[in-house]
Amino acid sequence: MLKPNITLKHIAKELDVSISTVSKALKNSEEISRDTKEKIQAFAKLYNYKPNNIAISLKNKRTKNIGVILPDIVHHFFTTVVRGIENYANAKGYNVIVCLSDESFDKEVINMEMLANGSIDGFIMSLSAGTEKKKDFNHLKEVTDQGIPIVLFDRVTDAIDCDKVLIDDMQGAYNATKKLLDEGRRKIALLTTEDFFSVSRNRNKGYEKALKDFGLDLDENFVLRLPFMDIDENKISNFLDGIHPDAILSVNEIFGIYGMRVIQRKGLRVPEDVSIIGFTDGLLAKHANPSLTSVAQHGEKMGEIAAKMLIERVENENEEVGYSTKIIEPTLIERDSTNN
Amino acid sequence: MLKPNITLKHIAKELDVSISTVSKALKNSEEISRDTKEKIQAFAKLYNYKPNNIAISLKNKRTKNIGVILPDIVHHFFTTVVRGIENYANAKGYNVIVCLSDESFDKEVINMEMLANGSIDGFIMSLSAGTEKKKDFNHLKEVTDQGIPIVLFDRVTDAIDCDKVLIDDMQGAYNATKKLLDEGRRKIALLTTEDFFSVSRNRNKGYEKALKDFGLDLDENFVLRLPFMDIDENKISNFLDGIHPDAILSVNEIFGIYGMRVIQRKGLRVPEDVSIIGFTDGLLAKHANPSLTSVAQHGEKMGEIAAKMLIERVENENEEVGYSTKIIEPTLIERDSTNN
DNA sequence: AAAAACCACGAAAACGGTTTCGTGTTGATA
DNA sequence: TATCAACACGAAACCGTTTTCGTGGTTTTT
Repeated sequence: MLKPNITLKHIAKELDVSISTVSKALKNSEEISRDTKEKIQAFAKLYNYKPNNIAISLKNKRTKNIGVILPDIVHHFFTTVVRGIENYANAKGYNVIVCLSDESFDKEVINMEMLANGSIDGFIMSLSAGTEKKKDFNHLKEVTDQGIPIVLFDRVTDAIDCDKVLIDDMQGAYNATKKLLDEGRRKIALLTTEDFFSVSRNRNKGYEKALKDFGLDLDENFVLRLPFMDIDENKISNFLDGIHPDAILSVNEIFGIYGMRVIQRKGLRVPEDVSIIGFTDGLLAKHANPSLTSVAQHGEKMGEIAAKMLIERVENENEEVGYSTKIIEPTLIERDSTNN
Repeated sequence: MLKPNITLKHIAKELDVSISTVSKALKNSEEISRDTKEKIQAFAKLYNYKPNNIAISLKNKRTKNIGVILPDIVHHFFTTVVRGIENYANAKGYNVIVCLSDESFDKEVINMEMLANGSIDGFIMSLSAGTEKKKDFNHLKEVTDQGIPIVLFDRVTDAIDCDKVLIDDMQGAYNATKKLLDEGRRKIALLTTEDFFSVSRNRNKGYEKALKDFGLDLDENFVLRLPFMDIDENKISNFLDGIHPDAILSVNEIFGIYGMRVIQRKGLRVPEDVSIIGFTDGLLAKHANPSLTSVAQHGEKMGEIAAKMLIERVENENEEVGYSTKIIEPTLIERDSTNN
């Protein structure tokens, strides 16, 4: 029952013509006569001929595969990005090879090396925490030097000259902070990550700028920097006890959820006593109790744009167009953790 | 600055030896003299030679790629499975090509066809809702007929003869129901999906069996079948109003969260008035308020096992070993939505 | 009737490797 | 000195396509 894939050679031999003729006939070339074409096409259909992708890739040095390197796939934001990439890429006939760096510099390097030897036409990636911490981008440099295009999204770096797509993190944080200020909140705590994340830095800036524009100064006591893994609720609790905020801005979803929970444990009400806004409009925010007002990052759109940028560059590698950075405007999704 | 990838041919020409010699030298063949090998290896390292994966794939008809077809990537369970697959596959030098069927039969077929022409060595997949509904598995049959191995996980079918890995859904539901019965609950509602999902059918069976073993009969009024998308809270509310349950078992995570929310809106307490258990130990369950007791499906482990089964089959395609089905035991993660 | 044009197709190179087999050179053996 | 391994390497086929260029045969032109 096992039918090994049929090739041009088989068809050629069976129909007593040359391989070239078969190849041309199947592409409906004008060079081949009506009769021959019909005969070959019928035979191919009958035996369910499908050209071998690998051979084609080798021939035209295009794989129609995109490599996607993500820090983590369990984070909702990244899965939405993958979905966006998939959508666009599949529609264009591209496959998506997903590799996880697990926030590790070394894994990121290994994954890229695995793929950079012909397996893919280009990369879409978001930097791992390890890479952002180490500030070593030689692996990206090597890849671009080989002529393989990269599109960076969300966690990007200025050190690499390539297409980028990101949200205006500063603006998002600014809008969120402003919303809290407009509610009348003045003691706004900021839950953020360690400083090496570019996105967090920008969100911190937006927070600060909103305060400044409102005539308030940044008080470092109102800022808590947490490691991005293994969150310690006690740390948050102690921090909040020290400042008694009337609002919390979190640079991600999970810190926001934790913040809300801690607040509620203290017997305070959300949003009556404390308003809370998080980043990343994921499932947790949507299904929290109360649901969490969030800055949506439009991951799916981001993925689509990244895929579009990459594919266009891949398919027009002859024309030398400059690299561009697309900035997506974040949206504040107002829910029940802030006042109407 | 653009350095096009160096090939065997380049090295051969530069060092004035034949391509074969270079190839052998780089594989440390005994056939080549010490001197020549050292010279060639040094040159290769200097110019950072990396063999072209596509050429190698064409030659040995092995791509070292695995195709993974998922109904959805935004569901936590599937992302954990992907992670498990990635882990194992990468360690074995394989890449993972992820395609999303979006629960659609047609997309599943298209994705498989895209990959089945040489791009991958085998598939790991979970059936889309559309496929389960339609009960049409010809695309799987065609692929296996071509000699491409498939490993099915979670949403499987008896119609295809291949390796499978799944959790004991019936047992999981049985244990969960028993836990509720042991708590003294007698009016246990079941939130389930439409009937075409194999996993739901099995979970329903486990629920029923636990009741039977406890001397209770299945009351269809206590069973609510919801579409897997676009959940209508009112429907749940009306359903619960009609039966006033003292416990709820949900065959997934999201129905459980919704059930809990509706219960709380009615002013009832969880778990004092109503105990709730869901399936899939995801973020929502962990971070719900109260946290949701859940049947863990061990997605990551499932992914690893699936990858292991597939890779072993791919790498030993000569030996004819029979297909096997691995069944993973589910674990009940007790949290705050049930009594102590 | 000879030259030109055209048609329909095949040969072969190319993509970048791997691998089998053959061969010229060297040193040891009889 | 003739014979024979052993050694070190090269030629060529092969994986399955695409594509350029050539060619034999028929038809059209002058």
